[in-house]
Formats: sequence, structure tokens, C-alpha cells
Amino acid sequence: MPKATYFNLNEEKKARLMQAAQHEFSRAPLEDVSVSAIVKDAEIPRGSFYQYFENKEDLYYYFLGNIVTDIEQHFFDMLKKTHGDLFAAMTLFFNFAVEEITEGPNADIFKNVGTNDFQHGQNSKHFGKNHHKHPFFKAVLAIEDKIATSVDRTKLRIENDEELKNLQQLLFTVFAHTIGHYFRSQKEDSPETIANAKAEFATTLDWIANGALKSKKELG
Amino acid sequence: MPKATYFNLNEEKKARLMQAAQHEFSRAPLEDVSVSAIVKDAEIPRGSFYQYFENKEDLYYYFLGNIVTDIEQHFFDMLKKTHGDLFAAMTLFFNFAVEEITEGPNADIFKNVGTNDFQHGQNSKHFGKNHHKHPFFKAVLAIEDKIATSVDRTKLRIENDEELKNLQQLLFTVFAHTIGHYFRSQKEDSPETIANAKAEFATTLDWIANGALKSKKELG
DNA sequence: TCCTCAAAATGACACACTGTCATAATTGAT
DNA sequence: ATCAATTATGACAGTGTGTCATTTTGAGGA
Repeated sequence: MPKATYFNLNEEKKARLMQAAQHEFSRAPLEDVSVSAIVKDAEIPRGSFYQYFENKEDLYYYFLGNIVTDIEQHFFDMLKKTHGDLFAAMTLFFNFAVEEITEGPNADIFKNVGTNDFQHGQNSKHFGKNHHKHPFFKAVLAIEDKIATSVDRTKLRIENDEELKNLQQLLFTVFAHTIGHYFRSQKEDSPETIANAKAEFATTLDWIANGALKSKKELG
Repeated sequence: MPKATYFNLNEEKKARLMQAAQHEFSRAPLEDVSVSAIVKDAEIPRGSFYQYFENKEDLYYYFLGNIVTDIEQHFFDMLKKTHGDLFAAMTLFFNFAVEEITEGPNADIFKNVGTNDFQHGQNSKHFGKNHHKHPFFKAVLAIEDKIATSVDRTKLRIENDEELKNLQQLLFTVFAHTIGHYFRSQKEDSPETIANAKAEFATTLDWIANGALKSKKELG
């Protein structure tokens, strides 16, 4: 988490820092962005950076957290609109998020976000045993719980809270995977369209909702 | 890919290099392992390392590839044994692989393998636009195709090759996710058992095979 | 107005790692 | 024994990280 000193900064300096973060994390993935580049971009002395943040990762997750929080709110909106229907909400959410993520003002950042970035426990060096203490990861976990209480379980083949959480995680894993697939395809000879990505996600979601195996009827 | 010079090395030196790789990649994830540490471990001069490999990543994926190739063969065995039943094969495979991965001689390496590591296009800095040229990623893609031809499609709700590939990817994503979940849980207060992991995977697979939504019968 | 002190700012520094390159050693063929 | 090609080697330039002693700032009190 950014240190108190950061939050005491005047708005102009905070904005300059966030703009630099936006710049740099749009340009390259986390591992290729250096503190040196960030301070150069923000025009602040190196020592100051470490007055404000623990390190690169601290800024990254703080910055990413702000963006993600905005988007995630929409998931709850969708969940409310569909009266807790997890699959319907997920479809609506994907269709909104895929455009926000691939064409919104932060698109370039998401291009550089790794699938791993939402799982704590990955960056051994920089976070020690304190991943879970960073607000970003706390938030990710809190969202899981919050969703769980808003979901209508009556139509789901789940036995307990544990299974519901696993199902949620499965859906978000698929979400991330599909977005990742879209981005990777952009670098290849035959890039996917957004419509493609939506269709791919819909198909996958349909498998998870209704099964990838044919029913007896279909087989008969 | 390792350079020709590496393959010309005598067995003793090659073995020492692989042992060092085993050591180092067991100790920490890719990003935290340094060439400096590897050459120290293997007791070869720094210059020599760069005579054999492009960089750290080159060695990593070569090494990982060798391990994975061994394990993947079992997937084909299972697919043959189940006469192309993708879901049955996946279950058998998971039960074998989870033990191999979590308790086998390479367990410590898999602890440090990131979910991303199997997706090319992630390490921007070290592989440029040549990810796909590295044998490891070539192999990963080749396996996808090879599986596709061995799968019995008649029971699956898929329309075309594209969808089959997506289904396969979904299953392997879930595979990786479940293994990852297991490893992460080991670092927490209430670690999962292997039996837990198997059960979790079985449940998830059942959702994908038969649907996470209740059937009309169950609802009625 | 001047003084004091805690908070903030600063950049030089020690340390670590990377990839290269000029040079030296080795090998195999003649 | 000679030569050319291959391989070995470690010093080096370049880049990055996080710290720390020192300086600057600003708010409150005399």
C-alpha cells in the first residue's frame, strides 16, 4: 500500500505520479517497467518514489486496484439486475467488460496485465509473506465473499459455500482466460474480433451452465 | 532453444547444468533466479552460460519442457485407454498428475511455476516476437492438435474444430487453476490435501461435463 | 520576526544482475 | 607441428534497485 506520505501529497503531484504509472504500465508489462523510468516520467527524484511507495509492485497494484474497482462495480450491478443469476450476470458483465478492457482508456494497460496478476502469492521477491495485506488482494478476496452473498443458489448444483466459491473462481478464470486469448490473438496473423471473443465466452459459459456433454435426448 | 554448443557438451557437464537448473528453479520462481546463481551452482564461468543458452528463460523452458513432455505422455495414454473420452481421460490424468506434480521429484519446481508460464506471449523482454519459435511453445501447440485428433467427439456438444480446441483449453486451464489453488493453499492456514484437490477437480469437471445448472428434473 | 522540530525531499552510493567481447585455450584434421 | 575452427573465460559497460545521510520545508510557538 502506498505510504501515508503519498496520500499527503498535493493533488498535482499525485496526478503526475498516476499519469506516469498509466504511461509506463501501458508501455510494457510489470516486469519490464522500472522505477527509474517511472520517476523519470513523473519528474520526481528517485528517493521520493521510495518515500511514497514500497516498490514498483506497490504502485502497480494500487493503480490496477483503482481501475478494477470501477469495473467490478458493474458486476454487482448486473448481479442485481438479474436477481442473482450468476450466469446471466456473467454474460452481461463480459459483454460490458470486454469493451471497457479492450477499447477503453486503460486498454493498453490490460494488454500488459498477466493472468497471474490477480493471484496473490506469485511475486515472491517483492511482497514476502504480505501479499494478502495489500489492499488490492484484500479487495479481490472481499469481492468473492460479497458476490457469494448476492447469488441465487437455488438453480445451481452446488452443495455448500466452498463449492459456490469454486464455481465463481471458475467463471472468473474463464473470464480472464478469454480476455487473455483475445489479446494474444491480436498479436497473431488472424486476430479475433470482439464479437468473436463474446461468442467464445458465451459458448464456454454455456458448457459450464448446461454441460459440454450431449444430453440423452441429443444422443438418442 | 539451447545453442548447438550446449548439445555438443559432454554428458557430465550437461548433467551438472541440468542439476543446477533443477536446484535453482526449485528454490525460487523464474523471475527470482539469476544467471549468476545458476553458473555458480553449476560451477561454470558466466561467459560459458551464454555460449550454451540465449538467457535464463531459454534454459527454463528447455528444462520445463523435458519434465512436461514426460507427464504429457500420460495424457495420451489415458485418452487411448478411455477410447477418446475427453472427460474420463482428464480425470484419470489429473489424479496421476497431481501426485506427480505435488510429490514427485520435481514438486518444488512446480511450486514455482506460474500459471502464465505455459502461455507464450507473456515474456515480452526476453523472447521478442519469437516465443512461438521456442520448442517448448511449439510443443504445447502441437499437443493441442494431437489431442484434437484423438478425441471422440460424438458425445460432445461441439460444432467444429475451433470449439473443440476451446474446450480442451478450458479443461487445461481448469487443470492448471486447480493445481495452482492447491499450491497456494499450502502456504495458508488451512492447506488442502491432495484428496481435496482431486475432489475439487472432479466437481469442476462435472460442472463442465453436465452443467452447473440444475436440470428440470432436479428443479421440479 | 525568528526559532524549533518533525515531516518530506533529495541524489549519491553500495550492491546486484545482465549480456558482450576481446582474448586465450582446446580440438581435430592434415 | 601447424592451422583453422570451435569453445572457454572473466573483465567490463550498462542498467537497475533500495538505502541513507543530509538538506529543505512548513507549521506552530515565543
